[in-house]
Amino acid sequence: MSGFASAPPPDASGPAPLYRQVKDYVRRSILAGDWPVDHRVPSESELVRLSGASRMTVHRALRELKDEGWLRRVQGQGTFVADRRARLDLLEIRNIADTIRSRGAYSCDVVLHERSLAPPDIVEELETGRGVQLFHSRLVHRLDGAPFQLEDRWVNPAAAPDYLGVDLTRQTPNEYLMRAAPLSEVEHRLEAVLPGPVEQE
Amino acid sequence: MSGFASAPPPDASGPAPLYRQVKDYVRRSILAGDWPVDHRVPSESELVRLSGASRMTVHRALRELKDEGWLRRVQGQGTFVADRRARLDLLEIRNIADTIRSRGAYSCDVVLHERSLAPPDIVEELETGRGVQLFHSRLVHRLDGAPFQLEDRWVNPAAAPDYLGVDLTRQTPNEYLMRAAPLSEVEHRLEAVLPGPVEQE
DNA sequence: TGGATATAGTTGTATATGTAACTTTGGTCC
DNA sequence: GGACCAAAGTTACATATACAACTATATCCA
Repeated sequence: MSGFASAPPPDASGPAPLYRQVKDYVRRSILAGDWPVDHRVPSESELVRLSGASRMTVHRALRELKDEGWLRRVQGQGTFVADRRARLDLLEIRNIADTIRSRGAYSCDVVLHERSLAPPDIVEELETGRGVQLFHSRLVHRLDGAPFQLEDRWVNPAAAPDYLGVDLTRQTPNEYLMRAAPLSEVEHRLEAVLPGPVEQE
Repeated sequence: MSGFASAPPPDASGPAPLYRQVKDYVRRSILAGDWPVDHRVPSESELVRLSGASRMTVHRALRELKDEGWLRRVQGQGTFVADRRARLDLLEIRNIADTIRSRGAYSCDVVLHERSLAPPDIVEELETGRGVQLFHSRLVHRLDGAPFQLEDRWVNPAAAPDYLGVDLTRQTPNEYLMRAAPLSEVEHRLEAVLPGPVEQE
């Protein structure tokens, strides 16, 4: 048994590829609640035994699930179920300005708006070449005067060359970027939702 | 020369992995405008000659670029530069209802709201097992009475079990899904932006 | 006890090789 | 000309095999 290929294929077009079967097995286990967040999933060699596939095939399946946000992998340690709710922020921020504007006194301080060298982790995320200068903007969103959210954004110049010329107090980075860049190549990080150490600056 | 590893590594931590160098080379060529949309990019064997990497490594690079929306690959035919603007719709739709509501007479007809079997291409995209029944909703967005946009949406029941119980005239699918599902496992297709054959129904 | 070292287990990258499936092209035969 | 067939070129999937890098644990030694 082992749960592999458990989804009945009432469809034609042959069986799914092996790496896909492994992916489905892991995803099912997560969606079904069998493996909660931070649960350690079977290692590659264990999945090799369970599925009968080769390690390369299992590795591909796990790597793709990691890229898609299902798993978190640490070299030398193992593979764990990721917390997908964290990723929601990436989309949620899109509406924040719109939503807030309609129901309160929204304001926005531009703390930074410059060209600078990004820290390694950002470079890694953006997958741009290292040593490339990026545009960096930092905004503090305020609701009725109180700091509400801090937004740190790194933008690839290749995607939006005139980002530095934008007046961010009149136009949210999102609003501009969605117009200028055909998506991707922009990536941002949420740093804080509640004030605290932010107010010190 | 050949453009590989052209980005100077003023960073420490050693050189980037080979598959990454190939990815960067292709992406640079696209971003620089050297390869326009629908341009045919070098085949795997050509890139093997150019880069010196093995075919498996080149294949991985191209496959990931395809997954990320940079390339379009057709078996037996070749690899082409994809039109990334099309993907913008996936995010744009999120704001449509919000935007329209504030500046016109927005209304919305629920044409379909049922459980049914999805066509193969949808299943492929959602990566759910075949033969699984999905929730299907079809909405016609109207502005001042005139049909404005048609939205076809397929939802994985595992991600949002009570999708069928939602009153879509009061709550946009997006609004509900963003609350119910931690992203992904929902995917939609835009079918038409202007009326035409849509009005016939 | 404390520290250094060895070992096992894990993920990451890279290659060589083979098979399958699909598309296009060219040629052959009728 | 048209139909069929063969071949070349392409992407897709899968395996076996290394080696590298990192982590945690166990062991040995002073």
